[in-house]
Amino acid sequence: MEELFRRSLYSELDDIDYGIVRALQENARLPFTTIAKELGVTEKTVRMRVQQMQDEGVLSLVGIVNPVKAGLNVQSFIQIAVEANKLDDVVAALNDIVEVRLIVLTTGDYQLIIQILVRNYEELAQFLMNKLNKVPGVTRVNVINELKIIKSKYKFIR
Amino acid sequence: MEELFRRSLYSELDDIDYGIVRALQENARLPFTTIAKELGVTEKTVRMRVQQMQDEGVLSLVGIVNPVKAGLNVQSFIQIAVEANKLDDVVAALNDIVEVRLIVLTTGDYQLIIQILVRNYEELAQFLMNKLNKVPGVTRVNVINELKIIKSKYKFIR
DNA sequence: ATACTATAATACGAATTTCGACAAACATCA
DNA sequence: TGATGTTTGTCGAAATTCGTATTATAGTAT
Repeated sequence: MEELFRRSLYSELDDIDYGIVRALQENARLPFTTIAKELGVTEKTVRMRVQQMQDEGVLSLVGIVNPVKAGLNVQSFIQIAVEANKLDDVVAALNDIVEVRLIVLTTGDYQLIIQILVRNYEELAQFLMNKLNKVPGVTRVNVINELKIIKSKYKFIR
Repeated sequence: MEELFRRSLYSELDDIDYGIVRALQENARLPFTTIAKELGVTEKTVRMRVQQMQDEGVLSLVGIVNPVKAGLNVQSFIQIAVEANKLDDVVAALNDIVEVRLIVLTTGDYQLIIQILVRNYEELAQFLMNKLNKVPGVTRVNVINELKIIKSKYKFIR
């Protein structure tokens, strides 16, 4: 027994959930009372729904920093080819590396694509030489530097 | 005259900014009073810093939905090769497509990498055939499907 | 150094929001 | 129908936010 109780385990979000999500997508600090008024439910209901969605990993309310404004000037996608039977180990190793902000299993010539954030090219070089290339099972990497982020939106629901 | 006033235009974040950002990264709804107490400044100061950082695109406080939980089951990276003189037009066209959540100018064999979110493969096919392949200037695309997101963190600052 | 200007921080009370305990409504199922 | 578990609503106390006014700080010109 791991979880106490849950609604529908969020097999599907209902209209209220979508209303809440749509509102919070724009502004994570929007008062629950405002959202409640808009949706015609109580503040308590909104509060509980948000709590549940957060608990179940449906919704995250986070502050996101513009990496460049915080000195993380070099961002790269890195495609990684992995020995078939070492995938778990490689993933586990990547998970522990602080520079790595995204790990995705993909189709294509490489098994993984990751995204990293570092301060400068020196740090990128360090990452590649001292960290990534020392992970056993990595056979080939393809570094794609991000020259400019033209669009990045977190508003997934319309 | 476009902006009324601003501090240092955030050439650099100071300790208070970093303190605020570090706190809000974890929880975008953390009370400003709590952050203020922790940093030894007034709630008003925190409130003003947050407002400024938001105004200048340094910080966003957003709700992020788990796409899969919201029915967006197919996520892909797509690398796009573009005719040299058509880059602006292609970018402009991509910007208007709702499925596109990320557009990055990159080094490598392709000029752009984008990320898209759609409900299913039917929608992916529609996107590729009816939208992407009809953008003038696109010469070659490489679709990389995301099979599983293993790690995705928004906490950039440590 | 002094005055001037602009920006940032503080103090603080009113308005609003959050929170928690309890009760009511609702659904499911035996 | 009754029993159980879950969600929603009610409501008052506690905490937070917000706006105004005041003070502090920094930079600049005189």
